[in-house]
Amino acid sequence: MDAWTEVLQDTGMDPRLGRDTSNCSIARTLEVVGEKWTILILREVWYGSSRFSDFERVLGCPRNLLATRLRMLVEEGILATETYKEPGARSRPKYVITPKGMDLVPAVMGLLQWGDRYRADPEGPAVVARHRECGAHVDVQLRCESGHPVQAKDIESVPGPAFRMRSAG
Amino acid sequence: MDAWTEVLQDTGMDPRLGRDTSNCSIARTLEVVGEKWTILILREVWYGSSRFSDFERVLGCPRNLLATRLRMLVEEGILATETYKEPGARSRPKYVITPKGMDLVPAVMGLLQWGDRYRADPEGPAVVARHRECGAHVDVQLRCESGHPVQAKDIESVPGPAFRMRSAG
DNA sequence: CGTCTGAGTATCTAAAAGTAAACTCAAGTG
DNA sequence: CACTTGAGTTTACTTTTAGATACTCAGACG
Repeated sequence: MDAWTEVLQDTGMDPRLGRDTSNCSIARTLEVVGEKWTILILREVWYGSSRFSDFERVLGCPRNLLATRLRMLVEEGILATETYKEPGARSRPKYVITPKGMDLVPAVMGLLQWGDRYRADPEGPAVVARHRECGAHVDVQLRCESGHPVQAKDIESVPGPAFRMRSAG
Repeated sequence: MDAWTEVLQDTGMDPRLGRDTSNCSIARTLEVVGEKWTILILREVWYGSSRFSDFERVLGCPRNLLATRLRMLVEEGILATETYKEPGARSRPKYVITPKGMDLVPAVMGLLQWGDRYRADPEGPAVVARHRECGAHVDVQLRCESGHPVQAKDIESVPGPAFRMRSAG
């Protein structure tokens, strides 16, 4: 009997299929970064872009969507606005990443890593991430609390504290 | 002078903004898993669902989209079909994850982890990942090749072997 | 005071997603 | 041999996103 079957063994219902899926951190994260362009905007921020025109130019994304996405990322606290001033021009806003935005790096590095492995350009990656201190390549890894590297196949998902079943209907 | 500025110092053009973005592993991964429902389907596979009706029921996703997404995931080699047979019923297809699909776990765990941190249900997560062997909680971490834990802010992105500028136009 | 520029809005069209229900198909059952 | 079931497909309609262009707005400059 697995961890799921233990949960509600009294009902005949499989808890995986009858569970309430409204409390899901994956779905909630996707509400914030799951729209088209959002993750690519963050990519450009990490690569060094900060101005509206930078994003527009390098992404080729429609201006109205860009404005909407940037506004949302600021509202969510993933980006913040500062001002910059080119000599002879007036002050204009620019976008910088916040610590909350930095915490999305592992997720996006995960996407990057998968693409590097399975859909790479024959010449290799166009951009690589490296550790500022030692210059070594950086990647994402699964680790358990005790610090051991873990392979995806050795992970099991189990009901957490907020697990609940869907109400009948 | 940073690693970007070194690349094409002869032109006055900022290589971040003039670069060719068509070779991007993040964008390519999003082509496969960036559509609505796709990542949520994978979530359900990890939680133990495998049948068409399982996904339909637990996700509440339209059948036509579900069929389209499943077909694409199989074409991409992220899921594979096997057959199952309930007693007294004929054989039917089910969907199982492949090693290539397993390699998406770090990316999705990254999303999960961010959601757990910033958009958590007050009661906590509904589902948690744990190491099958030791039972400890599993998370994703950034590490450099030398094995040291790395913080997102200590990473820099630098041009890789396939870096190139957009052709003028 | 007219012009230029970066940072947006506004508006309109096109594509994709959501919703709902009917239809197909093949094997197993009464 | 009609009936059921899981796994889809097809069709029809609505709503939501995406994309392309045109327009606005606030200084700085001449």
